Formats: sequence, C-alpha cells, structure tokens
Amino acid sequence: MKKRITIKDLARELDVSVSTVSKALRDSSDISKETINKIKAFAKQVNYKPNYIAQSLKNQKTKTIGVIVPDIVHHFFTKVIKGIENHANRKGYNILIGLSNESLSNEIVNMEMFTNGSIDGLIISISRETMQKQNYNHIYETLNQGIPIVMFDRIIDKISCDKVTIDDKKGTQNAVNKLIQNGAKKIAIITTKDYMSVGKLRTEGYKIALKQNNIELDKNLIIEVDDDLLYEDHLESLEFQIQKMFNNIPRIDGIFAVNELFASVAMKIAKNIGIDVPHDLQIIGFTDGILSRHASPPLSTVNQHGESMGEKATSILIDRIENKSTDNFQTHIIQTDLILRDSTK
Amino acid sequence: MKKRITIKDLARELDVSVSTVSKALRDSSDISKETINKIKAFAKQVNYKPNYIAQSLKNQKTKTIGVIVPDIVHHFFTKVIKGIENHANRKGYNILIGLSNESLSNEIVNMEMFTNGSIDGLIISISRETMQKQNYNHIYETLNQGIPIVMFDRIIDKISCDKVTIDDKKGTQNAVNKLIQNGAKKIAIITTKDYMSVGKLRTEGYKIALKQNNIELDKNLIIEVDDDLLYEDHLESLEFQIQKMFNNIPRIDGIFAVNELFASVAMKIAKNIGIDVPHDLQIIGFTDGILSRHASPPLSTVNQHGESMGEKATSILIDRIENKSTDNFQTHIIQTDLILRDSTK
DNA sequence: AAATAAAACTACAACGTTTTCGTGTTAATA
DNA sequence: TATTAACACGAAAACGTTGTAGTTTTATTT
Repeated sequence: MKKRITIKDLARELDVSVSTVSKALRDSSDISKETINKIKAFAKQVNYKPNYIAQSLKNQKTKTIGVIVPDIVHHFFTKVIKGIENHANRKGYNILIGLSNESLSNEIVNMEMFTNGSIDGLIISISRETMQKQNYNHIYETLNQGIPIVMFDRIIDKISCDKVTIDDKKGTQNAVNKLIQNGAKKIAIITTKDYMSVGKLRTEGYKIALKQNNIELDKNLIIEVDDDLLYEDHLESLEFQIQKMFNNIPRIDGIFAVNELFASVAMKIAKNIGIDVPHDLQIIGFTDGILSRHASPPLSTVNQHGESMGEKATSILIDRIENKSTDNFQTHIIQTDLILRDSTK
Repeated sequence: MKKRITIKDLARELDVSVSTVSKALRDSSDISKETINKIKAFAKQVNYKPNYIAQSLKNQKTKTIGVIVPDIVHHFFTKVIKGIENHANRKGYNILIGLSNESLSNEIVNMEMFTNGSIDGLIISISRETMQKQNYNHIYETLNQGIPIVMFDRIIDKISCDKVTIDDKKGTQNAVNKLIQNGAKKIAIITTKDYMSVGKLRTEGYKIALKQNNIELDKNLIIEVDDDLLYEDHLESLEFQIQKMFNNIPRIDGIFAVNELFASVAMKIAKNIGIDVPHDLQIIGFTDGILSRHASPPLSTVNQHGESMGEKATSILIDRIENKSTDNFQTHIIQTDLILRDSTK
C-alpha cells in the first residue's frame, strides 16, 4: 500500500517548484516545452494521478452530477440512468446516485447530501410523495444555491429549470388511434391517480384520441389504479383491481395501459377468463421493457426511448453547468414511437 | 443565487475564530457549552452546511463508495445497487456508479476516475470481458493504493479482497433435486460458457445433483449458450439456440436455466411446439425477477436475494474502510432459496 | 555595455475544513 | 498570596491543487 504521489512529490524529485509542475501538467505557456516534457514524462513514469478532491475544492467544481430517481429496480429509470452515465462519462463526469424510494423525506436527504458541494448539477425524477404533497422546497433551495437541475419524466411545470420529458399525450393518442383504426370500439385506459403528471397526461391523450374519432367518453372505462403500493410486492391487489374492471364492464375490446405492468397483468387476466388477445381484445402498453417483449403474446407498446432521455438530460445539464447561464430554460420533448407486436391486430 | 456560507462567515459574524466555530460544530470539549450552543444555533439559523469536498480533502476520506457493474438495465444488479444504496445511506455514504457495459476498457476508465481520490472503497462485479481476458491489473492497482474492494457475484478467487457471492452450486443443486423429486428424468441445463464463474458453478451444481441421484450425465443436455451478445437486442439468436436444443433432443422433461431470460425463452419455445409446462416439462430458472413472476405460467426460480447481497457487501466494505485493517479477507456466501411457482409440479 | 523585453520559473494565497499547539483567563490549591 | 491546574479560545499549518503576481534568467536592442 504505497502512498499516493502528489505534485509536491514530483516537484521535490525534479527539483522544481510546485507551481512549475502544476503548470507543466496543464501545458501552460509559462513553462518551456522542454521542462513540460520532462515533467510529464516523469509524472507518467511514477504514475502520478491528480487528486480530484483537491481539484474540486480549488476549482469550485466537482465534475460530478447527481442523479435522484424514485426507484432503480425499474426498467425505464434504469435505461435513463444508462443514458446519463454514458454521456456523462464521455464528458468526463461521474454520477452520484440517490434513490428516493418514492418518499419525499428520502428525496430531501439525498438532495442535502448532494448539495453540500459534491455535485455540479442534478438530474431528478421526483418521487410520488413529492408530487402528492406538492412540497418542492428542497428543489427551490438547491436551485437557489446555483445548482442547475434538469427534471425528467416526472416534471413540475411551475418550477423553472430545464426539463426533458416525453410526449405522453401524443404517444397515448397514437396508441389509442391505432386501437381504433384496428376496429376497437370500447377502449379502456388503465392509469394512475392524476396527481402523477404522466398518468394525467396520458389520460388526456386518451380522451383526445376518442374525441377525434367521435367516440363518446365513458368514465367507467377509465380505471384509476391505486398506485400507492409497489406492485413488485403487491401484485394481487393490482390483479384484483383489473379483474374488477373486466367483471363490471363487458365487451371491452381495447385496452391502453400507462405502463407495461398494467398492460401485462391485464392481458394475463383477460386470457384467464377466456378472452383472446388480440382477436377479441387488443392491448397497448407504455415502456418497451422486458415484460412487454416477453409476454405472450408480446405486447405492442409505446417506446419511451429512456436512454435518449438520459443523454439529452445530461447534455442539457452539462451545457448549463459549463456555461453558467441561468435563463432560457428549455423543456425538451422526446418523441415516442409505437412498437407493434402481437397484442394488437 | 446566494453564496454558500462557510465556517469563515460564521466566525466573522459571531466574532470568534474559525477554529472555535469548527470545534463547536463538532462538540469539542475545548469549547464551552454556552459557546457551542450559540454557534450551533446561529449555524442552523443561517442554514450552514459543511462543504463535503473540503472535509474530504482535509480528512483524507470521502464518505463515498464506488460501485461498478457490468450493466444497469438488469434486474439483479439493480437489486444489488438498491441494497448498496440503502445501507450506504444509512451509514452516511454516497454512491458513485460506473457502468462497464461488459467491457474491460470501460471498467478500467471507471476505476481510474474513481480511484483518483473520489472514493473510500469499491464494490464491483467485473465485466465479462475482464473475466475472459483475465486481466486484473486495474484491480490489483487499486488494491495497492489502499482502496478496499468488495467483489460480488462475479468473483475472482485468486484476488485477495472481500467477496460476497451466492451459493450458486447449492442453489442449483436444490433446484435440480426438486426437478428430480418431481419426477423429471431427462434434465437439461441452459448455461453460459464456463469462463463466467457463475455459469461454471451452476453447471457444477447441476452435475452434482445428477450424480447424487444416480442419473448419468449426458453432455448433450448441457447447452452452453453463446452469451457474447446482449439478448436485449438479439433475442432471435438466443431463441434459435434453444430451439435447436428441443429439435436435437427429444423428450426433455426438466430444464434448469442459469438466468430467468433463458428460462422464460425456453418455456415460450416449449409451449410453441406444444409441450405442456409443467406437465410434460418442468422449468426452474435463476433470479427472481419480473420475467419469472409474470411469465405464464409463472416460473419457479432460485432467488438470489440481490438486495441482501448489496447490503452485506456494503457493510463489509464500510467496516473495512473504517477499521483500516488489511488482512483476514472474508468471502460471505448468501444462501439462495427456491421459489416454487407453476412451472414445476 | 547598458537598458529593455521576453521567457522561464517561483512564492504565496486561496479553496473550506480540521487539528495541534499555544496563550490568556479563571478557579482551585498550597 | 503565589502556584498550579483547568478551562476557553485562537493562530497557524495542513490536505493537494490552481493561478496571480512577482522574480530571476536569458535574449534582444541601442
């Protein structure tokens, strides 16, 4: 376990000053080409690596960006993170990850850990509880500290910062339109309570598509699933709610679901009670995850392009960090596309 | 955008020295109870937060741990990360995430970014390429720098550091035993090339179980799937390989698969060619992910307890970090358990 | 050869903390 | 009352960098 080599060590060994070494390593015009080469060669030889922490302190920037997501055991977030990491790495940034577990207090704790000098900027998709309680103080605070934030997917309109989201409304419209084109007449939507921005937007898209096609809106066909619990552990409850839908409403021939879990559970239940997918019932979900791909039949779905989302968020953030401007916030909208598989005709 | 408040600011405002403030905030016995209270009160009032970077530099520890995984769009790794984050957070640590994307060079780049003073310790599951090429220099180097490492899941025996893994052999044995108890006579294993430690170990477990039950080993029943490609994008190739197995070998009545993807694809193909699961063919996979749970029928599987794994790895690492000892490396083995669902009788 | 300009290098402060070693008060002891 | 101990606080160095403002050396001009 050898001690780390510092600039001071290099300076001592080469019999020059610390400043000379520092400057040489950064190709300063102050230092002669000759000396630069000598110093760099020696530095490489002894495997000198600059200490990031010291640089961060001195330069007042850390070259790391914080990422806070509600959950990580989740295909979509995972895709976004991958996009973030890729882009960040290319730009020489590290990423610090925090999980809110859908809880406001966790979100706050994570934010506080991050905003004590550890990050240059933050990418966040806020927790369910934060949306419900509409408590955004922690967000405003870090913004006030001059730390730029990019919100993605779960967005708060009234907070002024950069945002990247997908076109939930349009994506849903396209999906529902497809269902209608394929002959569906009685189309249900399985969505979440509408304090969730995405659920809300998607429900709106659903309504628009119906109206465009002159189909009367039937409120009974809007199933607002109680999403307070994590379905990873409470599948039965979800199944029960969807089962109830089939019981109460006969002859549904199209389902749009706001995520792939809802879609695949709906399909499973439909099949169980003898409904043929896609012949009698067509289903389209949201998110092109593993569930959609491996369901039988494979589910048609709205692809969110999570990775692009992560990349875009990161590029906006880094731009903001490096150019220090604090106005003209943009909200970038990523277009979705419809992946047609065998749950539609 | 207000400037961050520093100890210096507090000192100036309260007309005491910087040292006094610093000590007061850390409850030093040097400072009178009275002054401590006054300083703390004021600090809270103006919302003073210590600068982590400065503390890191001074204390020569960062309170952050690095995590490098081959992929993040992956249920198991995601579970482990969740476990890591939870435990780390409880202990006041942040986590820095790096993705190797199964590539050695990416792994190296990430390690280098991390080991330049940014982390106190590292948790890693090494990339496929690293295992193939058996190039571990970067690992040895960071170990040499005095940065403790905990390897998980994909482990290199000969590297001396802490490890946490699951009992792949035993887990597989149990699963295969179950298959045999349930009457299966001709049991195939779908595994990976054996440079992957987990594939190897699981294959061994399979062999042991057969031997224990006096079933002769038939090499044709060991399907080594070519896992150089990511199946997220190359499903057909995987399907083709499994299809071939069914074509070549008639009357397989049991399948053990080393991951849930292999298991679910095998099941899908079996169903397609008219084999009834579980009546004619029983299947057990590995990893209790979303695929297993939502397959139809739901797949019996070996649960890896990823979250516990992450927690254990973190607790071992933090212990190592805080106690600075550099001997008595442990390898902790997490037991699996068998989740029986409808793909077995 | 003296004056000046350019080139090459260095000292030092700073980033925000922590900590060691003082130093000045006050209280307790002889 | 003089001596000592305990207490409360402060100065300064240190962590490893960077960058400004010198200073020294060398080269150029007169």
